[in-house]
Amino acid sequence: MSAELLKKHKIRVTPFRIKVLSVFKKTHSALSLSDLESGIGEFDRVTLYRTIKTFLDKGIIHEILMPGDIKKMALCQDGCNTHLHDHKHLHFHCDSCQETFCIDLPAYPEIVLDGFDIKQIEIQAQGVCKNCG
Amino acid sequence: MSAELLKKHKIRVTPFRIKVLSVFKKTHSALSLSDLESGIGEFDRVTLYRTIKTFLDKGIIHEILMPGDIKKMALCQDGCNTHLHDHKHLHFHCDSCQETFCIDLPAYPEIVLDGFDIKQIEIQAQGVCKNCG
DNA sequence: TCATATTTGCAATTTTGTTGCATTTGTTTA
DNA sequence: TAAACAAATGCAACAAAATTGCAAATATGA
Ligand SMILES: [Mn+2]
Ligand SMILES: [Mn+2]
Ligand SMILES: [Zn+2]
Ligand SMILES: [Zn+2]
Repeated sequence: MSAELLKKHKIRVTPFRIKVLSVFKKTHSALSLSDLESGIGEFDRVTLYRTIKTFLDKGIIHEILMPGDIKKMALCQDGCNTHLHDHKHLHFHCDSCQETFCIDLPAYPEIVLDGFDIKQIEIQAQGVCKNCG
Repeated sequence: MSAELLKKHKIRVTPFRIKVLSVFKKTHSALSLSDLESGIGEFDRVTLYRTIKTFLDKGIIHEILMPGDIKKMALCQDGCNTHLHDHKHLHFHCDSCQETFCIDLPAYPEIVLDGFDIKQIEIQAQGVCKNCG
């Protein structure tokens, strides 16, 4: 339940935040800013920007940036918070339907680079998704 | 030489384009828009936007999008063009110096996802770079 | 129910990106 | 090497996106 999620992250439960979360929960794919805007209905843009910022800070949502200037957002799984914001999953963007999905991998690739201390790896894939293929 | 690069991609050799390329060639890391702006000196913003668009279209530069809304650009290696814009290298962002590097990997990871037709994979890594570590 | 910090909504402003158009410039051809 | 012409530039106007300050509203704990 959305109110619980907000409480868990120690921020206040407000109608606007609940509304934004409901838009996220309604879909299986990641949302662009304009997806969100049209999902919300009437809204004040400043409040939306601030809500997104808060959700990102608190580890409630994460950003997905893909080649082609595609920028989306998706709910984090349990466990993310202000300090820990790590996702061991892949982001797939479908060139056909333009949807972006978070996909868990059976095995997350390990990469070692001499001299570099790799703290986190993100994988972005493009192609044709299950639904479109 | 920069003029050759432009000719290879069938676009005209102009002072502005040469200047922009020289900024890219001066550094080993990827550049943000404002890096470019300060590197160029005086410039017209419209021309810069159009130059960037042309360079992206032609496969002269590529965009790098990293978690945290980080957006940079870097020169492509030989072989990219309007139709083929694929890079088998990793993008590493250093949390300490904030620089972003294109790094060739000895072996590029293969990923298979049931039902998905993966055409391209991008890997972004974060941590501490060789210089800072 | 009250006190208070948080959140919201609005106006004003700034920053970023786009469009149209006249002028200039690079390249090709004769 | 001059002329022809398409491509590129620079400027002004515009449009869209994002930020800031502040007063009013509201969620929460006491
Ligand atoms: Mn994700
Ligand atoms: Mn690169
Ligand atoms: Zn699809
Ligand atoms: Zn570094």
